[in-house]
Amino acid sequence: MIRKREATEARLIKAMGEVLAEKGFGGVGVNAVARQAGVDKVLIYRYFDGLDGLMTAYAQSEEFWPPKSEILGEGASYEALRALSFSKIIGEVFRRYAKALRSRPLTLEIMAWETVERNTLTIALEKARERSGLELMAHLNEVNAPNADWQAIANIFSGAIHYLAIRARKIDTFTGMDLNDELSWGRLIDSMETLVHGMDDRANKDS
Amino acid sequence: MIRKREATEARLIKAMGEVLAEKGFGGVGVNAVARQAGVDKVLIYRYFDGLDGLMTAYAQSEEFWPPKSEILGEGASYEALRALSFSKIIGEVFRRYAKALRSRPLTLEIMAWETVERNTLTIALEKARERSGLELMAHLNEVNAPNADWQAIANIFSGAIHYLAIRARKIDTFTGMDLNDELSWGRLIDSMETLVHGMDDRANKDS
DNA sequence: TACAAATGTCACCAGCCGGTGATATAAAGT
DNA sequence: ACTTTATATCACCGGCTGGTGACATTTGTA
Repeated sequence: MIRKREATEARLIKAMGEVLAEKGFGGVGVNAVARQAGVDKVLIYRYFDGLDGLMTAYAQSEEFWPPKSEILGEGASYEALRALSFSKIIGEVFRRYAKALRSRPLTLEIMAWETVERNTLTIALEKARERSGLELMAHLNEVNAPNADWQAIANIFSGAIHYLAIRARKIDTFTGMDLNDELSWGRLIDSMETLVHGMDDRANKDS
Repeated sequence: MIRKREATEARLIKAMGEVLAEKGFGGVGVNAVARQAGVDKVLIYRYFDGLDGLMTAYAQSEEFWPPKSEILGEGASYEALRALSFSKIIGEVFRRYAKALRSRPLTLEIMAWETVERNTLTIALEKARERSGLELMAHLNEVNAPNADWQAIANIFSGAIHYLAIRARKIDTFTGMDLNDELSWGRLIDSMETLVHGMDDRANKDS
């Protein structure tokens, strides 16, 4: 038996993620996590001052939210994006955003629980999301945006992506569309691009 | 003590709604509901064959989903809607849709749980929603719709409304917008209308 | 009136849950 | 080598959960 606090803490944090992935948020508790870690639950209190502390530690140990570079690219890739027309930029950004979320099942799990429960973990994700979202908005304002309520539009698009991505975990179909079919997501993002493209025309006409 | 099965069943069904409203979905259980009804929990098993049966009965006793008339109007009101331009119709329909949902806290509660748990109640709501959604889509196809993937667009808009309405119950702000401010919802719906309006122009240009 | 069926109460079960105190054991300092 | 301290285990608590069998009381019927 290795008696090393660091190692035990790591096992607990790791177990936290495993329980979360296997049982979902509802299955997370002192008993379950300790059992998964093969460690006594009392250590959760001693080392992390309870489940909330463990959640905080877990939240900091993982990259739940996609980094800016995953959405906007970096360096030459970022320049290439900026060179596109506005509607193409929007399409590309939300395409990557949807892909980034859908490839993070744990993030989706937490996002789903964000709507029914506020706790350390959901709040940690929420903060990161809000920061990242505002940052992204700032970049969108930099590019040549037609005159429109872009905050509202971005919230419509990202709200839709959040909802449909979260929902797809449990239910395949939404008003006739198969949310677990890659084709559907292509149609969704294409439609976002088309919607914004129409506004491009309006902006040109106004000028 | 009144010994009337019908009355007791009614008390249990009523209690189900009360617990749901007060404690949320997580607080629903045989013990809690029976306690709320002031009745022994064994009657839930005897009369409803368990919690699922009680949920089914409850689902049938309530109108969780807005009736078609609340979204489209009826009679003269419906004709007035159809007389509008396409983008105005879209705006009006989704404006009413958002209002209908936001005025049904219990429906929002169940919708939130739909994303984390599948059970009798969430499935009942889900079925009603899918049916109603397809029906609405059929009406949208009847009016003069520009050439576009309207199924995808409608799903984007309703998905966004679902997410933001659900989310607003627990968290005020989403990427800088206050979701419990009526003004924000005005901006959101207006933006939907504007987005579609742009497509109108495109359709006109194409013709 | 006598009896059976329906209705409702109560007591109890095993199994979880979060949380705590006492105790054993290994590691580190003297 | 001896003591102190950190680390980990264990046993237990009260309270809740879903679920069941035995019992009491009322109602309807023969």
